[in-house]
Amino acid sequence: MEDDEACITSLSLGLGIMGGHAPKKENKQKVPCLDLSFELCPKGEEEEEEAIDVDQQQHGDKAKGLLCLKHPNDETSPDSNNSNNGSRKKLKLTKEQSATLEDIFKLHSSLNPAQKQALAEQLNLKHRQVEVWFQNRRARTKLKQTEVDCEFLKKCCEKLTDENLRLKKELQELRAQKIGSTPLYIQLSKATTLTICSSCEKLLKPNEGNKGAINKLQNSIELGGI
DNA sequence: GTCGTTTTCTGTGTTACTTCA
DNA sequence: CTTGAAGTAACACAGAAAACG
Repeated sequence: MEDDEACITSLSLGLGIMGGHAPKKENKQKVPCLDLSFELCPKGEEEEEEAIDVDQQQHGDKAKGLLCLKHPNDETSPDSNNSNNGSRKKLKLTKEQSATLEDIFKLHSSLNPAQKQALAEQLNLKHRQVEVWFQNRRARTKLKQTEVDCEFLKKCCEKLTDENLRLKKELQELRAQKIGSTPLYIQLSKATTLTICSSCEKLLKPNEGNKGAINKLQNSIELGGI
């Protein structure tokens, strides 16, 4: 299947026509429908040479032995990278390749096979490499979002704990006061931040709806409650 | 239309490699 | 020079969904 798609050449790229992640049905289409709506870097020999040069510059002497000297887009088996002694060879993407992938990811976090193939050709990468890159990128995004969510919930939790502590203290203070000297409802009317829990009664904003609550309390006191 | 099988794609977890402090 | 942490490419596997007979 990949081979079929690899034959699709001279495709113009355009993003956005299909409006996001194409339905899976279209993945199976043999029609070369590409919706990458922006020009990727111009394709040609110059680019190939440049990519290799940048790669070599980036890696320096250290990476000499690790660089895949074969063209990355060379159609070999997916396992060709770790064919030597079972060790996995890792190709560092060039800045240009990474930037292009990032740009596209910002627009669409998933690509259909034709898009992947076209992008792979543009970047001189294998279809599989583009696929893996998007997989990993999605995973990283999700991980970061989880961290952000976790941090947010942590702060919420701290806030609620503080609020709970404050309310407990307030309750303790109120209980400590002599109920006999002043009617409780008057004391309560002075408790500016008193709110009524939604499970007990309607939620009342501080200073705003205490009347109702106070009336209710007063009634219950008069009826022999508290 | 339903069912079982196959194919394809994606998410998740892990490993191996690179870079940098 | 060595080492550990962080980042990430590559991989394996499981599950979901679509395709097919």
